[in-house]
Amino acid sequence: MIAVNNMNERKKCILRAVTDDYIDTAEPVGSRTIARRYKLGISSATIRNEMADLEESGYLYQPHTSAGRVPSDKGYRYYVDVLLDPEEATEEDNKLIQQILGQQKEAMEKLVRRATKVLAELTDYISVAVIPEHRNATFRHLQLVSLDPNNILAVVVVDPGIVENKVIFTTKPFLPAELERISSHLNNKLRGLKVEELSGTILAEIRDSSPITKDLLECLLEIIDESLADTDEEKLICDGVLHLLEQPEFHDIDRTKLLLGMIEKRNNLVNLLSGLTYSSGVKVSIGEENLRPELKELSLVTATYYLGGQTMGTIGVIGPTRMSYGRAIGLVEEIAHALTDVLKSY
Amino acid sequence: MIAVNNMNERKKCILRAVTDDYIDTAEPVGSRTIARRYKLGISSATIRNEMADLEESGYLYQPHTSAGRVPSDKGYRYYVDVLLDPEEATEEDNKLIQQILGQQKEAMEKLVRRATKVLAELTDYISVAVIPEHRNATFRHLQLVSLDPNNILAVVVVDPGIVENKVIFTTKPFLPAELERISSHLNNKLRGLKVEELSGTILAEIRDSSPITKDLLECLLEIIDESLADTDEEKLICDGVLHLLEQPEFHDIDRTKLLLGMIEKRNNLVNLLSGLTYSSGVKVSIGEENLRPELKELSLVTATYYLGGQTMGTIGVIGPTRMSYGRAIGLVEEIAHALTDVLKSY
DNA sequence: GTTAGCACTCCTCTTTGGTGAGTGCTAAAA
DNA sequence: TTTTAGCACTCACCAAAGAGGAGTGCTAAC
Repeated sequence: MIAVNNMNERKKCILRAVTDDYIDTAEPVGSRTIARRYKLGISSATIRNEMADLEESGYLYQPHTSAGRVPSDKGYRYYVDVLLDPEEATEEDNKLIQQILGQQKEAMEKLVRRATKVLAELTDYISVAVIPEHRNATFRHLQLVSLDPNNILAVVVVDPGIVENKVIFTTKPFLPAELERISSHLNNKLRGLKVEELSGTILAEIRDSSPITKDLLECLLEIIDESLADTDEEKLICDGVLHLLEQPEFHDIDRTKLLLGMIEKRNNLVNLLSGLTYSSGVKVSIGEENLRPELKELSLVTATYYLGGQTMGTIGVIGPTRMSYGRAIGLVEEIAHALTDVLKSY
Repeated sequence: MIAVNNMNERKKCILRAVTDDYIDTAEPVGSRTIARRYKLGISSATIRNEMADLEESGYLYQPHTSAGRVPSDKGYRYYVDVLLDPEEATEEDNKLIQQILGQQKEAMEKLVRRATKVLAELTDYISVAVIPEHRNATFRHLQLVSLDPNNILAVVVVDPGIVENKVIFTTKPFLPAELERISSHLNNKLRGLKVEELSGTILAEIRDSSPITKDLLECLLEIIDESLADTDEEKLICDGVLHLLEQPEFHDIDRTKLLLGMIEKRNNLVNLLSGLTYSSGVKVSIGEENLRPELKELSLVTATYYLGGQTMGTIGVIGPTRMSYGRAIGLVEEIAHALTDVLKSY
């Protein structure tokens, strides 16, 4: 009780043992269990005393008086920051990841979708990802396809293989050839611009100088802008919900509902993950550290993936606070790397 | 016990009352409840006798000896086929549907996505939809966009606003102008063809007669073919899962898991719904009538939507067998109509 | 044919007591 | 001073038992 940091080696061992065991069994861990299962060379009584200290310092708590101990969020935090020896993804996992991601090239979104699926399968938790904000992207190509005289399909391609499309209805019919001309005109003007630069001035300039019908132009510009800004909905990818329901903490229906609600609503989660996009390395946030109430009893392990030095998006897993952090961190790190790798060739 | 069809008016009334009440309360319905709540002018004893008959004929059953009655699948079937007075979607619902679907034009998929969302919200059940098989579609346009010298983004547009895209990696660099030429060449050859006609012969012909590098051509054809066949995954749209969890029958976690499993796996559900695509009108399948075991205790109400007389896809709801069939049928019908309507202008 | 009455069934909810895992405290041993 | 054995105590968990109640089937009267 003298030291400021009252963590000695033995306490660390015990905290590690309790956490490991609880992660494994989901049952409160008693002193006898520790003494028996982890050969620390001390008796259960000693462990009991140490555990009482650990509880007083807030690393452990008892669900009720005569139960074993469970790590608190603070305990998990200490475990992750100090006690955990980082567990790299196994050779086998890596091979699977490489294989699935390297399979074939395709637009960004599907790639991330596949990554999310693998991650969910390997971790047995929910895996989520956000795909890049379009605002960071560069305008690449606009294609106008005539569906019939009054309907035009506009396909907009921006930098790393993102494709958006929308049907435009015009009262004034256009011939395919005209559309061709308009497309190429706009393409020349816009190609290579950052989407966020597609602001008033440039658009106005085009509007004034161009031989395009006002109506249609307005419409097109609106689409280019709006369809790129698009709703958040599109940007969240999620897989493996079923896994989490296998966990004993989700035998409680209300908790399940809360979680599914969050996933179905999407925007909250998107905002949260987008907010994490600019931190580097693997980020772990545990239980109460999460601001959103739906996540108060869950943990998030996330990492960022890049394209050409620029952050693209976030990918990670959501699991119970009783998460297998070592493995989760290793895998999230690996998948973010793999994703970044694949994207390099884009 | 003389009549072949032993359903008299009174029995019908009672079956309707039991079903209505059970749909409402999710509790087995007793004879006294019927007597009290539905003024049929007969005593509970009489109702009891009738209910015993109805049970013997298989329309009702008792969960246990001293409980009230619950409709069997056969009971629901009779209820839907005979007793239900079709309940049209209310003016208010219609307005909402029109408003949401009419909002703005865009590619098919997003439109159906919105329809599914509305349907889920109005019914409070799970809403699902499949979007059209690409195989029925007509090839419309191919666009090759150069991302960098070695990567080409191929965007394929088929008939009713479906867009597929894929990145092609080539060892041999192409200039944008070359791609332009290739695109237009292929477009001329392929435009207007049914996707299912894009088979060996035509492709072979193109291959022989064209001035395009073999490598790239192979790759392109493969993409046109494969990306249109694509995985089933893309085709299922689903919304409102949360609603169903509010239903008392889903307080049982295992059932919830079964359901979510089916939705997450997708293909089974897709196959099922695709199989329904060619029946006309609103189709109701109840409990055991469904072949998939995950749906044995659920009901499906589906309808088809059309484009130009051709069936496009299926949309509907999944709910407990204790579903509010009247409302569900009305709404599914309405949304399929609305969808067909909006698509008319495509 | 209908209804009142009644015995009977069986689910549901609550209570009770036993069991066991785990604790904290104390005093003895190291 | 630290560690350990011993012991009384706590409390969740479970099974058994009992009360209550909703609903039934059957019988006999209307």
